[in-house]
Amino acid sequence: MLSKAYEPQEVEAHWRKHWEEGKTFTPDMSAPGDPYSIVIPPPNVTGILHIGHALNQTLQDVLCRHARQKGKNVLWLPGTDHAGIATQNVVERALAKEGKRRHDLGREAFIERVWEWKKQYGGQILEQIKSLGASVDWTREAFTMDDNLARAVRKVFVQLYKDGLIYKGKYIVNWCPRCHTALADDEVDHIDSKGMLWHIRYDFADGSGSVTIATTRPETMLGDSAVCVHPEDERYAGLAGKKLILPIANREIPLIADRYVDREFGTGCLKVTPCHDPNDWNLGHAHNLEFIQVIDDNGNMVQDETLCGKYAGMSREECRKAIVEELRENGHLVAEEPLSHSVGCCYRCKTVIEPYVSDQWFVALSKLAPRARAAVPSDIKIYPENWTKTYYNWLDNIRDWCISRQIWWGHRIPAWTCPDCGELIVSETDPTACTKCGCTNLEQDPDVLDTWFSSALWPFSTMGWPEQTDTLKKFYPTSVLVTGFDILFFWVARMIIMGQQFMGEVPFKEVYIHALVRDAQGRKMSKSLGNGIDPQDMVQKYGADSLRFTLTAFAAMGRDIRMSEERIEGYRHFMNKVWNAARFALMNLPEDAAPKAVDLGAVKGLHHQWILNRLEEVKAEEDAALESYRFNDAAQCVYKFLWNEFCDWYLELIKADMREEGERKEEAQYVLYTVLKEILLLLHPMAPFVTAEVWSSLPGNEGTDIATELYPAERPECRKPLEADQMMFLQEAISAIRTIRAELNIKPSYKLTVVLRPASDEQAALLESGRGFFDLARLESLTIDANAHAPKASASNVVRGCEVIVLLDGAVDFQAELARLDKEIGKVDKDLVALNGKLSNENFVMRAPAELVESEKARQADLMDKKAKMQALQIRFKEAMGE
RNA sequence: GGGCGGUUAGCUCAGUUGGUAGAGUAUCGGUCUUACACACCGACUGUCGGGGGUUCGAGUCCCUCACCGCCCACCA
Repeated sequence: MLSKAYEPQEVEAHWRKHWEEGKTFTPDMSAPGDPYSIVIPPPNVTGILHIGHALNQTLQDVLCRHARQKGKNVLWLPGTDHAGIATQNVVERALAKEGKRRHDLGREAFIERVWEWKKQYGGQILEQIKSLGASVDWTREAFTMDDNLARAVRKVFVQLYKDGLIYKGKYIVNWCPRCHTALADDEVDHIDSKGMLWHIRYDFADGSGSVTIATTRPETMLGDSAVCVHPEDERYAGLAGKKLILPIANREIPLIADRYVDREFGTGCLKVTPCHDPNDWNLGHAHNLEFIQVIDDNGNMVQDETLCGKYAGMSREECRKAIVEELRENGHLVAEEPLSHSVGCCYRCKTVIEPYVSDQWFVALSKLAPRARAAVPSDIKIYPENWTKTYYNWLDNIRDWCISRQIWWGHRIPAWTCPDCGELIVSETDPTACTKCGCTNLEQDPDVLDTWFSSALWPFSTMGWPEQTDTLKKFYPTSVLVTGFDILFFWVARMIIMGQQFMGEVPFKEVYIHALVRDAQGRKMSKSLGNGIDPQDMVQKYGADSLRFTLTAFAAMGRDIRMSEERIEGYRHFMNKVWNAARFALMNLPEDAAPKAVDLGAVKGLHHQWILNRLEEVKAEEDAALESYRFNDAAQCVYKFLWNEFCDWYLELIKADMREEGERKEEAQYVLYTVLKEILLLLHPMAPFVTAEVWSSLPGNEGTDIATELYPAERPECRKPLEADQMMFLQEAISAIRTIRAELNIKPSYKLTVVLRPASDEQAALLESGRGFFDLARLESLTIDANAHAPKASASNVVRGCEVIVLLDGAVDFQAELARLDKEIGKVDKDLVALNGKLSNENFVMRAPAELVESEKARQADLMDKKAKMQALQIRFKEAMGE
């Protein structure tokens, strides 16, 4: 017997072990089903599971488990990402505690140290994924630094280089002076901040006056090589070509004109520092200016007094203050005004980015983008569709991708230079000698690749590429990619590009972009805010199924999810409901074997016909919802069916059957058994643990695993909408009695005497056949008779034309009943007014579909009938009061 | 500067071809009815952000305004 309340801990541990050790989710390569595959978006090895991962993985698991139920051959491939900068930072921090820096260890020892760290802590996030019940194939677990993935990286790099799609060059890049590396454009966060705009006067060399420039970065003026104005700016007409004296540095620089300058901003006069601003870099090339570097890779002014004078060696922040001070003193500072602008920051450490000129490697995304753009939507469908536009927008404005990073942890760039002749060798295998001069002292490029470079290969590198493995043949391209929109650019677009380039085929057929999880106030969850809901805590407290079901139920498309603990708690109630419904079933089913089968298309009980009909509808509904990624609809429809129909009505209705013996009981047992089993199957993708446990405890299921069962097949013979509607009428009548009882404050334990006056002979027959169901309203006696006299002291309502009359004895509050009737008639009136208006509108009657007009007329007739009957009842009630 | 999303019951949100506004939660009243108090029975709650338009009919389609949020972008 199951315990009274559902206790997830032991159940989850048991099934996790069962699934892992039994390799339940390792696909059988020779199985006949159509392949269905997903590669997991690899979390960082440094990461701990946050609620966003939990959502991401839950949705994938729902899809995978559902696909298995539909007979597909499913591979869900797990793994982690080496996360270059992030991981290096973590290990460097650990080293710092020992008072060491990475340079103290040297490159090899440091990398060794990172691997040790990975061995010790890198599995943590995988353990957390396991706790959610993710049905991944653990035998195929991958890591972006695995040998075969490294091989894939090299092959791709070399091939792109040969095709001219990777190139090396000196460029101005986003440099993080703290991480000491270049960053890609999209690794820069633009953070709004309040700064200053300083207006500085530059005098003409010939003493003929001056211009005033405006800048937010006065410290860079030491590297100025021009001042630029718009050629059509009348304020500066005819001045281009004159020389200016750069204050402080006292150098001569030219005044140039370029249409790039915005006349509206500041003074319309721009200082040009080609080495320290990406726009100025372009201007510098266009106008053949001097390139003067005054800031070094640490973000300090260069140690060169001829360039920086007394500012040499100062930090850029100190230098800014000091220069402003000097300008103020010598009268060149014309004005200073506060300015809100956005400042580029390192996405990892938030240090302000320094534009920095250096040798870097680039992928020519501008050449690769058009093909990737064309793949959507013909080869790849994006859900929700709105993201398609964002995807296009990014690809249409793409710039080349800086892929070199000046750190140690990552895939080292397979390029060597010859110290003798300067030859650059790019090769899949380590070269032993220079291909040009034979020199054997080749030096490998010290840089490593951007983490996203290896991630971009993930869908095929994890399947064994460049080998033509069976896995690759069977499971590439994958069926769907499930991810958050935050990495649409970092990752999704680049995977598409690499897939097309190296597999000749897109890496996935569909992309499902899910919401971001936010806290109850709508803020992004983050460590610094301390508002994160830790999925591990939630699993501990409420069980994995509760968390999973909550995430699924709230995963409506295109919306952020606001998560709060109360919601998870709410869905724990649901898991308990499932559990207890099962306990009830077990009490009422044979212990040792499945109940005797009956022909479900021929069951007699109206309640059985109703629930079986509803089951068919729900089966179709959930399937359709999941096929179109409407996770919330799938979860909701099962939730409502189980709780509001199966538990609230059906289980109550069959209690009477279970007290009997023989055919009636057997029929109820078999329908109960069938419906419960199929509900468990419907629920299983979202709540794998509780359903697995209940499933295996059902008679006849010993030793079976719900995870390998098929989706319940359709049962067309059980589609009985007419009978279902009849049953619903009975439920409405019962509810009407319950409402009267509640509103007149009659105790539930008090047994009522009820008279039903049916509107037709058919209704009378139906009520008579369903007489037993009225136990649910707790009755003393039930009279079904169209001609029965309504006792004067009675409360009443009308359901589908049938008068429902509850006898009252003297203890009842007559005023309360009168008020209740008034209210009820009021409601009918309100509906009737709207309806009459509609039907008296000729346009409506003429133009609306005939069906609709008919049904509205029927409703009108029904309401009028109800109103008339209720008024009659009210009049008689008033008479009774008078007596 | 471009692009996207949101504004529906006190709160958090559903609402798939336009056709009687829903759920959970909260609140109120009642119940130990032998699966479940993590429960049961019932009640209450809405000019669907404002304005305009299309339509017989709009939460749903179009326009416009307001406020909130996100993404992208080299305005110093």
